[in-house]
Amino acid sequence: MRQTIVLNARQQQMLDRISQEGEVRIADLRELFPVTEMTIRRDLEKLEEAGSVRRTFGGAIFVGQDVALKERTGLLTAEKARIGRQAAALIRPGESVFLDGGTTTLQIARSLPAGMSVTVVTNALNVASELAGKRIPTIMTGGTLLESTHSLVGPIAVQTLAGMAFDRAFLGTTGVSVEHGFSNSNLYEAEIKQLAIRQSGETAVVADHTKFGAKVLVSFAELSGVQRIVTDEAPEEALRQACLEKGVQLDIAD
Amino acid sequence: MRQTIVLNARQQQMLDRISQEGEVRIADLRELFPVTEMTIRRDLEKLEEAGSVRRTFGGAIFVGQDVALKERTGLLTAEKARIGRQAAALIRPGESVFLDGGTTTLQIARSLPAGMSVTVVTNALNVASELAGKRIPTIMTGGTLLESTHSLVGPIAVQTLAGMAFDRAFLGTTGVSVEHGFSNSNLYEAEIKQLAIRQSGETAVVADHTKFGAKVLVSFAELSGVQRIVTDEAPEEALRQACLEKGVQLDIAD
DNA sequence: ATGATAATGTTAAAAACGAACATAATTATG
DNA sequence: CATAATTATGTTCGTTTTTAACATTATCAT
Repeated sequence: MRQTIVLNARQQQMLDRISQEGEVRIADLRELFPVTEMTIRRDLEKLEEAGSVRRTFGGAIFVGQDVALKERTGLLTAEKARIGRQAAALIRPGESVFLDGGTTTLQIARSLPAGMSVTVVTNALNVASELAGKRIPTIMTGGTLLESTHSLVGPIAVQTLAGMAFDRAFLGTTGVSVEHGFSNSNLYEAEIKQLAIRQSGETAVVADHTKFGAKVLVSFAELSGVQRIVTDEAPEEALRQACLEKGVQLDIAD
Repeated sequence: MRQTIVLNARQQQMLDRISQEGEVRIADLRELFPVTEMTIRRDLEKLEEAGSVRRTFGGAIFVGQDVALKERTGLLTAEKARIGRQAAALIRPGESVFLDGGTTTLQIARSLPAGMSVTVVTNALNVASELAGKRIPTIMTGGTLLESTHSLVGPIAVQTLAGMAFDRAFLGTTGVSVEHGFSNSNLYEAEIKQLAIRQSGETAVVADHTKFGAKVLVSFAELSGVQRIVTDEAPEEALRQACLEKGVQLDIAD
């Protein structure tokens, strides 16, 4: 886990300013603060480590709570992108598709070509944001906003979902194991995932290889509960065998 | 209006890659494309003009549809921020509040102190994103995503809203005039605004001074239909008089 | 074909960056 | 309280990246 970075007064002031202006140049900061350019540069470096700011040539821009961006700079991006592309390739024109929250499902949205004739239903803010600019018809479920994942859950989400049917659902997961099936650490998210599976013709779980073998709080489906797993690396023998037996298609993204 | 920037095949490919990876270095691009560093740099410059990319030292990062950033660099930000603060000050702890889409209502969300004990209901993606990091309970209506404003509308939004009641609603508007009342250019958004007024104890319209006198397609309420207008400058005499007569409180942000 | 326009390449100077070390300020410790 | 250790800031300088200016090549319209 990344440790919290503590900011001094000047750095906090800088961050305030950058968040207000959206952008700042080092030259401007030098007039505002009686310190060397080098110190300002070090401050910005620190703010960048904290994830609040991104340095540009000669300055910095605010990224703040931009989840999307943070994810991109996060771990395993390349792998997730590959998984996303592979999963997106499953979608046929005209289909209605459910995408839930998570960094990997976001990559699916990102891989959809602009203007594609599919209808996407999602409970994830970042997925919706991504699709908003792509001329792809998008419907959000509504619901209570979860801070941790920026997804919508709870009774409103359930009610909306219950009235819909999808050709295909793509779900993220925190753990995949033979005994515990697919699991998630949040009960309410798990509820949505279960419902999505029920309302969908075919369900694919997207999961990078680090998820194999992990079990967390709530199991939202058994292995046999979904038709397909899209991942980046083949899992160990036991899991692979279990998938084979239970008729779960394993898609390894190349 | 900013004119559309046309990209050639290579630039489109670059953008695809940057949007997928989130970030790219010029050195990498040079291996991918058989052109000079200078040409790549010019390509990135063009992508930056188009607003899709931000150049960093030695590369570029994807910004894509980052609404937040665009708004900040947009017009009248300072005025809208003032309006937002003034409007946010109306909210009492414990209340349930509806915020609709728009750059000014976003400023209300931005002005709410983190952790405040209010429940916010919104149909706007950017408002929800803003609140997600602030430990403020947030509910989204769900609905069909409108590209133009990143807000949710249509039957799902209507149905969800119909089952709720607010202490307070804050609505953006495109036009305010004596005869046409409050108007909006999108029929579906107007429908949501009307419903929000109906479900809310008190409604405030937030509008900067440039909206005064303007009339656009759909009127979603008469002047007397709301209790309050929060703005940055007093409107002309006729409108001010009409507000006075119809019991609409005029709040000028300082 | 030919001239105009746009795209790309080349070169050199300017700007920004990062590393290394020096110095000042702050904090910990005997 | 003095002094060592740590941290923050300043300075210098070499490296990298960027930009500007001009040269060349490709593309297009006439």
